[in-house]
Amino acid sequence: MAEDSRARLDRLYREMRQRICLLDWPPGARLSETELAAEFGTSRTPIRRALARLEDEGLLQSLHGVGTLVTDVDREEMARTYALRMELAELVGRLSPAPVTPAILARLDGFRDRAERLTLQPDARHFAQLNMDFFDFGLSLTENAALRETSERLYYRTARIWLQQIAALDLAEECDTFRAEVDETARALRAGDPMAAALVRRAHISMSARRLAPGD
Amino acid sequence: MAEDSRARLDRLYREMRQRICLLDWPPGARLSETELAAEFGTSRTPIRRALARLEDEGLLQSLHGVGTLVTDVDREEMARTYALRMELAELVGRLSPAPVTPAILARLDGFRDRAERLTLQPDARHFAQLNMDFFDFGLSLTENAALRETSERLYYRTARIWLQQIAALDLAEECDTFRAEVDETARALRAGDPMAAALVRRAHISMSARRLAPGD
DNA sequence: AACGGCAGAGTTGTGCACAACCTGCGAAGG
DNA sequence: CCTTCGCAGGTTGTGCACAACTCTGCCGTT
Repeated sequence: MAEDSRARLDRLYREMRQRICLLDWPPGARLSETELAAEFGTSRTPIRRALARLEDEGLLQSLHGVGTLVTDVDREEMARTYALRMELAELVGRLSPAPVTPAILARLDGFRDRAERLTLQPDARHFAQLNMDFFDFGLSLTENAALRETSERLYYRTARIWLQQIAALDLAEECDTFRAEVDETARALRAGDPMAAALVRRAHISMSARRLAPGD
Repeated sequence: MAEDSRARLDRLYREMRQRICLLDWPPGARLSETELAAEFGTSRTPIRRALARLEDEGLLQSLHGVGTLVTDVDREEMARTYALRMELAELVGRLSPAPVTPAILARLDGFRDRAERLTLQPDARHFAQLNMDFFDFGLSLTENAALRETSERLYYRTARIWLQQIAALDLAEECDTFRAEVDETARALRAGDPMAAALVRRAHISMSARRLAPGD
């Protein structure tokens, strides 16, 4: 059975979003629809469909006659987006929190393992990837679809600035902080307290914003 | 000077969104890209670009070989979206509230006039239009762009259910309630208290949700 | 030397033809 | 009468050619 066109769109979209957020395509990079079409083995049409979504979400900007550019995120936009993300993180605990199942606790164990390994061998890119995966996990803690979509959109909107500024941060300390967040989240959820887990998340988003934009 | 392609996309997008939310295209309606292209005087390509955005926002669904269908909103999704919208309305007052300028108060006077006229001659469609305009006005009360975009997205996602259920509501009472909201908002903003205006908004979204989904 | 303009290459936007697909109808066969 | 098959019509998805546009580098002029 051939791949559904909707599934292919989703695959292209996620792949490109990943490349943007992992800085394979850094802010300012110029993409070529023709080259992308060649790389993904299709014509420009499906590529343009995926690029359109990324443009609507603010990760790309297409300029006629120039090219498709990866956008940058300025400090002010970042600060405001983080302020909103903090509130949304808390809402994950307050609106339709999902029941804590054994499957969720098992996934948490997986994250604890990965976080542990990361502290032993810090690596910025692996951290960024782990952070994304942990974010996706966090979305499963609410049954409110609108809240999930909104949080996801905002997260990926600013996800890349961490990697952009990693040189100015202490990677080992970042890894430690992340492991602490996973541990605290596990503690809260094992206690059957999703609201506490949400507050842990909010606290870490807040601290992350301060580390990324000192002085604001 | 000819129209920019970005401006045309925006025009098409808003026009179609309007038609969906005013039930010119009711849920389940089947659109034809060819017909739309003929009506708007272009080829299918720009039409498809606008339809793609509407599909990504959940207002449309394209099915290969079938057509492009206007989606419906079920009770559960509505309830959760409203719950989130209530919280976001409050955040408009808490995160980066915009300074209350004379221009804002002047716009409010305009809304009071329109609301007054509406109570004298109730009309569902005019009300829906006025409600949208007042919503857009409310967005100008925060300087947080992420919050604005998110609120807008969620609003238009469920805006049409009011018109869908108007037969089961008391139109005159709805108009009265709306006029009261405008008056209360004006009172709060004239007092220089954006947070109070935000709480008024939250209260009215809450009451609206109850009227639309009694028993939840 | 500085400036203007022109041509060329490269990019995104648009239009069109066709492929892939779904639905409904009608006729043939049970 | 009921079922099933096939076909015709219409729809969205894809590919391709060209239009519209931008940038760069070069050349001629001042």
